[in-house]
Amino acid sequence: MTKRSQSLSNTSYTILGILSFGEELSGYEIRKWAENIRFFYWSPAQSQIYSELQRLEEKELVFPYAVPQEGKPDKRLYGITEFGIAKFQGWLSDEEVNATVIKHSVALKLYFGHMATPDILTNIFQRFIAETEEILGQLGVVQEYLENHPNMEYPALVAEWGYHYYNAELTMAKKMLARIVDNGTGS
Amino acid sequence: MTKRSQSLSNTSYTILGILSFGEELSGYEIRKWAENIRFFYWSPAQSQIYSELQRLEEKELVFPYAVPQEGKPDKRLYGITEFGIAKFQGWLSDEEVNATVIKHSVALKLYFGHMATPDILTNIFQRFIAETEEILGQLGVVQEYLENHPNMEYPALVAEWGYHYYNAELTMAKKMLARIVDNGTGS
DNA sequence: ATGGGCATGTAACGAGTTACATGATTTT
DNA sequence: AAAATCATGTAACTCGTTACATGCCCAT
Repeated sequence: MTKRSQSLSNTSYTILGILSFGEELSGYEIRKWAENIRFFYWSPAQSQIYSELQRLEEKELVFPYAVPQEGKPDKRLYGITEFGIAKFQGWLSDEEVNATVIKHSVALKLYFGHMATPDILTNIFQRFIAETEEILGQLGVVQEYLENHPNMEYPALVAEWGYHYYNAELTMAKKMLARIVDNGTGS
Repeated sequence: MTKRSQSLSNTSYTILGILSFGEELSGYEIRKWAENIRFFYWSPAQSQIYSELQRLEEKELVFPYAVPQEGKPDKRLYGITEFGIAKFQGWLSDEEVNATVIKHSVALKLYFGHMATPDILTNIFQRFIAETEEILGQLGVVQEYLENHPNMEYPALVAEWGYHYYNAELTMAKKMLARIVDNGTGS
C-alpha cells in the first residue's frame, strides 16, 4: 500500500504545480521558480524544497531522473507522474477557498503605533515605500516576461493582479505616512 | 542570568503589543483580540497563545495574576512588565522592514489555471468573492468600533487600510472572473 | 584568485497545528 | 435540552528555518 492518498502541504502542491507545466526540473530550478511566486505565495527555504521533493517521491507523485555528471554527484531532475497530475487536479478542483494568510509586519507595527514615536513610524514607512517600489520593479520584469511567453496566460493574469496589489500598497502607505506626519506635528 | 535578552517570535511581539494597551488579559481574551488582527496578521492557534505566554513569563516580560474562581482552576490574567515594554519598544523601533508574507491560495490556484477547467476556476472565484464580501462586513464592524473608542487611532488607521485592501481584492477578483469567463466561452 | 551562481544535502531547532480532554456558564 | 461560549491545558506531530558542509563552473 502506497501513501498516495494522503493530503499534502501547500508547499507540495506548489511544487507539483510547477512541475505540471511539463518540464523536468532540478530542486534548484524549482526553487528559482518558487521565487517568482513569492509575490503572492511565500517561498519556502531551500532545504525544504529538497525534503518535500523526497516526500513526493515516496508517494510516487514525482519521479526522479538522474543526469550523470562528470566528477560530481548526479544532477537530479524531477518530473510529475500521472498520479501526481491527478492529485494536483484534485486539489485544484477543491472549491473550498482557504482564507488568505497575511503577515504584514508594517501594518502590525502601525497598529501598535501608540508605543512608538512619530519619527520611528515615519522611518518605517519610508523604508516600506522604498521596498514596495523595489518589488513593483521586480514584478514588472516578471510580468513582461510572462506576457511574452506562450502558455503563461494564467501566471500573467496573477502577475497583473499582483501588480495592482503592490500599487495599491504604495498608495496606501503614502496615505498612512501623511497621516502619521499630521499627528506628529500635532497642529 | 535571565533570558530577557533573546529575540522573540512575531507571535510573542503581537501578544506583548496587545498587552501594551495596558489592560490585564487572560489567554482567552488575548486570543479574541488577535482575531481582530488576523485581517492583516495571521492569528495563531489557541494552544500557541498559552505556550507563548509561558515563554514570556519565563523571560519576565509578562507577569501572571491569578484570579481565584470558586470550584474551578484560577483564571490567569497577564500584564506586561517594564522589561516587556522596553523589549516591545525595541522591536517597534527596529526600522528593518520585513517583507510582507502572503499565502494567497486563490491566486496560487489561478496561477496553475492551465490544469483546471474554466468551470472550476469560476466556482473558486465566486466563492472567493463571497468570502471577501463577508470579511469586508466583519472588518466594517471592527472599524466602526475602533473609530468610536479613545486611544484606538492607530488600530483604526490599520483597519481603514485593511478595508481598502479587501475592497481592492474584491474589484480584482471580479476582473479576474470576467477574464476567466471570456476564456471559457472562447469567443 | 575571488566572488557569485549552480547544485545538493544534513542536523538541530523552533514555530505552529490538530486533536484531545475537561468542565462551568450562558443563551437559544 | 442542546448548543455556544468561556476557559485552560497537554501530547504528538508537521512544517519550516538557520546554519553548516561540499564542490564545480564562470566571469572579472
